Amino acid sequence: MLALERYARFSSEDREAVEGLLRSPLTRLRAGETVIHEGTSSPVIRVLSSGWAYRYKDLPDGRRQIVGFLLPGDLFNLHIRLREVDHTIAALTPISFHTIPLAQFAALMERRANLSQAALCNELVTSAIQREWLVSLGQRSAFERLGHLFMELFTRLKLIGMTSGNSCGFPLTQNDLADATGVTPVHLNRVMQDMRREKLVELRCKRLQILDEDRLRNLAMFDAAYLQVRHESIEYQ
Amino acid sequence: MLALERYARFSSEDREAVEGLLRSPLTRLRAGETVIHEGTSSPVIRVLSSGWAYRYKDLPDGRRQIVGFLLPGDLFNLHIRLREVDHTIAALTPISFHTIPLAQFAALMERRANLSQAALCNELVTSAIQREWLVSLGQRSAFERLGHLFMELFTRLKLIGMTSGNSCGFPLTQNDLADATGVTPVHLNRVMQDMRREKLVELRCKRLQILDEDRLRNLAMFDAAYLQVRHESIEYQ
DNA sequence: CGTCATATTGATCGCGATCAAACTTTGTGG
DNA sequence: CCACAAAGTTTGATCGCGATCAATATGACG
Repeated sequence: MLALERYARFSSEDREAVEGLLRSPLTRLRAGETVIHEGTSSPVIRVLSSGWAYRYKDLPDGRRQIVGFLLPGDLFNLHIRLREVDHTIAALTPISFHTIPLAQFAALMERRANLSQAALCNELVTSAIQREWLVSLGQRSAFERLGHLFMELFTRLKLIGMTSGNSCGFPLTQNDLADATGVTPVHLNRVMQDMRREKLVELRCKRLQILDEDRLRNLAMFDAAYLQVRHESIEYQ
Repeated sequence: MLALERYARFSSEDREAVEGLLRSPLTRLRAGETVIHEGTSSPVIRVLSSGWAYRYKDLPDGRRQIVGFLLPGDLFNLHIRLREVDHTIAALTPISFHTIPLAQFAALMERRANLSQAALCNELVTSAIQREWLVSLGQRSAFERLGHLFMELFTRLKLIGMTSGNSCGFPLTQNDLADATGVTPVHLNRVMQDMRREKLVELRCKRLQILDEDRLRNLAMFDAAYLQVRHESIEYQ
């Protein structure tokens, strides 16, 4: 299922067109491999089919900032007409993704305005997620940042049916979490232990368990509205 | 001039269509007034015609994080189909903006795919700016963050012809700069003094002067590529 | 069973927060 | 044009979150 379908009511023709896109060839990468590198460009757009990926930017001195995570169904590389991408995208787990030639995508957008608007919405939600990260990095404590990130990812996973009960697969290492929240791995480890001690979350064997969702939501000041979740679709499903 | 024109080569029909949009009524607001508030929505898109505006998010405890600045020509509120906006937009100076009914805009996008892609590009650049802010807030020191912000704004102003030599009008207070860079006003003031002492920039009477652009660019690790500037257009103009 | 990534612990340091108070500029109404 | 208020800037003293440095577990995996 494509994330696009969340942002527009699709006609059967729309859906057919989208399914046409997903018949495009599937590329597989191993964990750690790079999909597209900062400073390059290629005339394609991509849809993550399985696995987790992440976007990051490198600094001259070797540090890096992770600027977002991609989950199955997410559309990315909508870099139509931009000279080059400003960040790198790499696989966190083994992944597979569809690659759709830009020309084909553009032609489709032209015929089906509905899809075009859905693509724009996809970008708008990505943008909204980044703004929430800005609030985290600018104003929240390390504890709150981490809690917020857990809530974001858990909520997004729930939306695509990749949770079971209060837990979900979770491939991020403490190092990854540190690079995403802008703290050092050492400090992240300590914050992680606080959360465990507080019985808020449990993270082991690549599996995340949210032990007290309500309290975590409050502590992290998390409100799912920016993810454009309908309340029904998140509460029960 | 609309920012859109930077992202696509417009045919004369395209340009005509855009100019049609700009004949829509102009709204004026005084400094400090709010354009649209977080949590609300309205079926229009807007184009800033004059003045500076900014996007911010409030926290429950009264703090705020500024997540971006809007300059003349910038398109915003592309919240087609999104339930509600996730942040507030307010005027920093007296501003005027065009308000285009969503239906009219959508119809135009449908007829002129070129414009539709340019609108998407506009969103992509906004998004790229936010990612650069994420790097600042996550990895850079207060000094580097401020330097980077100065470079971003100066470069964007240069693009729209709002600089003269090495200086530009600059309405942000130290308080605004603090809320954008995620430091306290007190600390921002001290960083500001360092920059002055280092003869990098001078900021007084709402006017910013970049005294040593090369050194500032290096210290702040600024590379204008993410703004999609053509090198010619920024070097000489 | 050795190697390499990941997680953990302890000790110390420093950037930027916080608190509190003056000072300076800008704006407004009498 | 001055008096006063309000906004913005500056200074000083102290505190603490998270960085840094350094070592030690604990796995995962060929």
